[in-house]
Amino acid sequence: MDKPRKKPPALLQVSPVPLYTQIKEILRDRILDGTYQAHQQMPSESELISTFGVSRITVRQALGDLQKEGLIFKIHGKGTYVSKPKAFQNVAELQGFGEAMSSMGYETFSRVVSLKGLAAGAAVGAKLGVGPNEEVVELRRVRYLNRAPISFDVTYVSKAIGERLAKEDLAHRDVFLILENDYGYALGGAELQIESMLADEYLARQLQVEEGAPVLRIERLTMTAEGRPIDFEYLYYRGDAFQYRMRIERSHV
Amino acid sequence: MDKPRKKPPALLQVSPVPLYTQIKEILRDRILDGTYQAHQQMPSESELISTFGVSRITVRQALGDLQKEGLIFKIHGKGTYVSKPKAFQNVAELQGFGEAMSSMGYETFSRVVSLKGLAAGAAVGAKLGVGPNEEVVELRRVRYLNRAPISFDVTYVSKAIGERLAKEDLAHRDVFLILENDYGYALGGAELQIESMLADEYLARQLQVEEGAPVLRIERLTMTAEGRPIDFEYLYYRGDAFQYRMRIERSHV
DNA sequence: TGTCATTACACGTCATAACCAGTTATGGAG
DNA sequence: CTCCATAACTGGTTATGACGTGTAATGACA
Repeated sequence: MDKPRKKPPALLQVSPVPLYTQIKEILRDRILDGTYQAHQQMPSESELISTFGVSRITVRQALGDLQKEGLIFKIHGKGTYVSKPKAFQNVAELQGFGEAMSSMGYETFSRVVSLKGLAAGAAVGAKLGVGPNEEVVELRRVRYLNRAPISFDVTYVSKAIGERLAKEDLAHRDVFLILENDYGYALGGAELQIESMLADEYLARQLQVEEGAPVLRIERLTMTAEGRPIDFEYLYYRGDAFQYRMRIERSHV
Repeated sequence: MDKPRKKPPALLQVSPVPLYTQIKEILRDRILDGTYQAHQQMPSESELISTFGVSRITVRQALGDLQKEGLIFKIHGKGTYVSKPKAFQNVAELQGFGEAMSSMGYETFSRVVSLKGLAAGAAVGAKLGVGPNEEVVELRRVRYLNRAPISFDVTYVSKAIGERLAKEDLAHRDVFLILENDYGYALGGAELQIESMLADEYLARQLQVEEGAPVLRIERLTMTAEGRPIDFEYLYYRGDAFQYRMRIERSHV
């Protein structure tokens, strides 16, 4: 033993998973499987302290996280409650199209219309934080849901990323997931603009709708966890076949 | 002194405002006025402990809140950093139309088209959690931005709330703010569905656009903090004059 | 010079211990 | 029986103290 270990691993915690996370998972399971139901319930903090044998700060961290996820809510002098359904529970989060659809059980794939390098231009350059003459990569895709075209996406990324993306299976994999899992970028958040417009001739052909059909146009600038813009997209959804759903919270600050 | 006070009010805290909130505000100000800048900076936790003379848990609560607001982010072994711009910093929150617009410096008012009681019907009843034959109150308004019509709203609330709303100044006040400030409801969150459609004859007349013009159609079910539905709306925005903007976060659970 | 252990410092996790502030039930005073 | 003070809950806030892990600069050793 030339290297004496200072601290033997503690109590019940062998894995590097924080205690509050473990407790959070247990409680989440109990909520989802109905142990703690509907609109009331949930043991008090002191009860949880006893049953899990942890300190209050740990219990509160677990409960706080669950509250942030929207699974529970607290009322001061009364207690902690399970919040109702779960249908749209966490949909105000940034997801790729495929992610969102597959989690709803839909079958999707994309057809790459084009992928080429070009000058960013003023609008795209400003979003991605590069000069208008700097080269970026533009990716045009049609997204299919159950074999019917549902959206036309134009994606802009930096030249470096774009050249890597060119080698990927873009027909079946989300760009988001490639960026995260394969390239190791931590995605942070996104800024969206949503508006309604009419399909022009080009868009109508891509989406197989009539010219003048209603289209949901979304501009989305996705950023890394550090706040650097990494992906800028124009998304055109068929108005007759797609609804953008989300759940947002009222801030009480 | 028939009632001996156990504990004299502590240190610098006279108001009922939590310490961590005070510290959060101070730090927020320093971020916004540029004391802590751009992409680096931010004193470490121990520095903040000394300068403010509080415990670490208090500092961490303040920093954690700021992180949730998106103003800062932390990197484990390195430190806490100010996240870049702020343009849309907190726009993924539930706001009334007037709230959102006035915070951007626009002048708005609403014209009440009608306000009447009627049977909920299947769709609205399901949303509000009442029977289809139960009476609810329907409020139709046209929202004006700088004296131009920009949206047509149809709002459904319970009979009780609707009858109170009938007495309010709906032309200049948001229903949200009335519910919160005057009636004491704590609003929790909302579920939205956004889609694109074409203006029919009625809608075109209300919004003063051509029939067949693009319209952003939003269904919004607002709930109290306890999760009870309280307000269900159909919002029709002029596609040529309105963009729905928001910022969403990627969940890393 | 390059590798590696040391070290200092950052944020992350957890325990113990109070007291504060709403909520509700209880029991005595009127 | 009503009213109200109190007690016994609940979650909210804060302090102190400790140890964990990740990051980065430093200096010794090879």
